[in-house]
Amino acid sequence: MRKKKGLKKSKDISTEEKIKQAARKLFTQKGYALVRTREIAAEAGINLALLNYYFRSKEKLFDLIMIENLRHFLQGLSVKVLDEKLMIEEKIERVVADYIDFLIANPDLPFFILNELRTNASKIATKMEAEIKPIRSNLIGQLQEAMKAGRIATFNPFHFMANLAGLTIFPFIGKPVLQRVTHVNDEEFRSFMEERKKLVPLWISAILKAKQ
Amino acid sequence: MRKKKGLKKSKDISTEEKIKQAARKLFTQKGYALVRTREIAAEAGINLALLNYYFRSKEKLFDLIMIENLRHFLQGLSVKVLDEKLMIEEKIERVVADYIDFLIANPDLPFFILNELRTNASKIATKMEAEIKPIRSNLIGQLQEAMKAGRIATFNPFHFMANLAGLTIFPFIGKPVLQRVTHVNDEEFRSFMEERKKLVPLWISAILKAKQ
DNA sequence: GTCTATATTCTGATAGAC
DNA sequence: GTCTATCAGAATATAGAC
Repeated sequence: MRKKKGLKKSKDISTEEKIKQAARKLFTQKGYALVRTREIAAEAGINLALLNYYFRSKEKLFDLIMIENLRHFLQGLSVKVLDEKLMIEEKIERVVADYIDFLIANPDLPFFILNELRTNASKIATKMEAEIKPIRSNLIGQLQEAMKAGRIATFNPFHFMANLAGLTIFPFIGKPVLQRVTHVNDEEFRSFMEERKKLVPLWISAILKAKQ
Repeated sequence: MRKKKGLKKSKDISTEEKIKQAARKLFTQKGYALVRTREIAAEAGINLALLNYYFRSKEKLFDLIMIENLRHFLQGLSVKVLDEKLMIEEKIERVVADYIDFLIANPDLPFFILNELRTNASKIATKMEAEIKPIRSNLIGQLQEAMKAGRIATFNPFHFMANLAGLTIFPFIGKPVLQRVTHVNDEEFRSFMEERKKLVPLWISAILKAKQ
């Protein structure tokens, strides 16, 4: 009978947390517009009324998940980029490898972010910009040093970011199409992503050194 | 008074076509879930009832647009890849340049395809596979020849397709994020995409030649 | 073919008992 | 805190007049 007020045990999570986990799963997979509140309730194993009791509205619940997902998506980057004193080449190696690990564990996040950013737009864009600013400054700054030192040829920040994201993140966004086109199953896909942890930094390096 | 039954003039398009154009615009921009049938009717300048009169349901209308968009998305590829007798290096140059032109004119298409493919999944996936198969075979075949001839080092079909799409298509999918991160306005973005028509083939070539 | 008005279903949110 | 029952509004689809 003390179940209600007992200390939180690892397996006996609170109703609030159950709802949040269900919401995170569904929102991340399908996006805000396609998820029904009744779906979340069912997934959480509770009643629809409880969702509103705890989170007031679908939108407020979503905002919560959105913020968490965004933070999750960005924090993987910031730790490696900002905290370590590494040469840019090594930094790229670590960031790419860590980020592919993160994406293997959270394959739906990039599409989720892009999708909701497209529709919600202004709402959260500013929050993201604040968190990403130091990351960009750090990377670009180090690249400019490398350019002055003559280790890379030319260097355009926009193309660099587009290439890094395109080679690292795109495979996860385009996964459904890529797999069909290339006849690659889930296991092989994962294996290729593991390969890319070493390949992408090589390719980025080759691109930076290529005459433009 | 003969307006109704007159021959179709270029500027006097039929009601059916007006609805289709409005639907294509809205579905492609916002995706199936976020578009309201009333919106389509308003955009087409007609009444809601006419939409159902001509297309029976929102879903049937969407399926029509989806098929057309998919065909549009793929045909740009097939013409260049299949019809011309060019070396693979030149072929890549032309495909990338033409495709970036196409994407500048239809920037929302890739995201639309990926988004609806994720949710609809099985429905249209098979249609896509049939159309894309010869394109892939042709490209991969020529690349294998180049490999045997020693012009490129190693070659993995999956990585190749992922890289080509990642460098060419991803900037359009990630545009909202990329622009914020790199402080690039619409005009500059377009200008960078123009640059990429020449840069991406160079980079793809550098990647193919890089030791792996 | 085109419209207005309405039916029907879906969905987010709340009231109120326990 | 949790549930059942229900409301209010939105969204798709249809009936029926013109």
